[in-house]
Amino acid sequence: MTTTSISQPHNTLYVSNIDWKVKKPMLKRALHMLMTRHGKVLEVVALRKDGLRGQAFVIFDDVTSATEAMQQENGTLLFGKPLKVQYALEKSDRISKRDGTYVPKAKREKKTNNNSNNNNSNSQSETNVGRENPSTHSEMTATAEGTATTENLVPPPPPPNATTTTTNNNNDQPPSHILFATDLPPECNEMMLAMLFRQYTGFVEVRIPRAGLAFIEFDDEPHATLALQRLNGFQLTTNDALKLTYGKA
DNA sequence: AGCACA
Repeated sequence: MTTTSISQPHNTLYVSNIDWKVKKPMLKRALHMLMTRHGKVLEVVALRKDGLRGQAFVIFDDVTSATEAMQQENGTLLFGKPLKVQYALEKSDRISKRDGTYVPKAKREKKTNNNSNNNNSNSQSETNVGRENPSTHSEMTATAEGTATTENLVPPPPPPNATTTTTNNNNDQPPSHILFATDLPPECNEMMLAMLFRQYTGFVEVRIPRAGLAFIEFDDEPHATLALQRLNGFQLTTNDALKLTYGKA
């Protein structure tokens, strides 16, 4: 009789334990960037109201993607803190409207214990994966160690001919003033990327919410586009080339 | 810890 009411699968994930210092637009972009690798993200909702700080709702197009994202991203680091990812309790308005079951907020009932038996297919209740153990080397102050690649960053690379044929992940975002970098080598920090991107007009800032991922902000889309065309595919190390895509504005 | 969307 395990009456532990674990929330049942939803399109929407409830993400908590987020660093409350992170500003809301940045947080939404970072979450979108993380989650879109597991499937199509319809929307990221974050509130700054009291009691809702450090939390967000990530709405997926389908439940399968949400489930995968939950299993993969629960416990992973974002802005230095391990994320807590679980299903949301309630269906998002975004989804209800798609289903045609949307009820305005005023008419909402409180939770009725009327759980009609939803026999979930609990055939394989996998215990947590636990494979991803974020080791304690997450200190970002690793500049003391030989970052010999810094020297390589200074000369601007020649523009590659192959512009758009580069790896578009599943990132179908339209052009925006935000660029995303994925699969960065772990030793790549914000300073290195800033050094690389500040050569281009309109550069604002670079943030690395998690090792390997960064977003680079420009003042407008054309400037971001130029930097993307010039720097996409740039050889960061002998093994790693810079992978750039557009981020959600 | 904590479950919103106007």
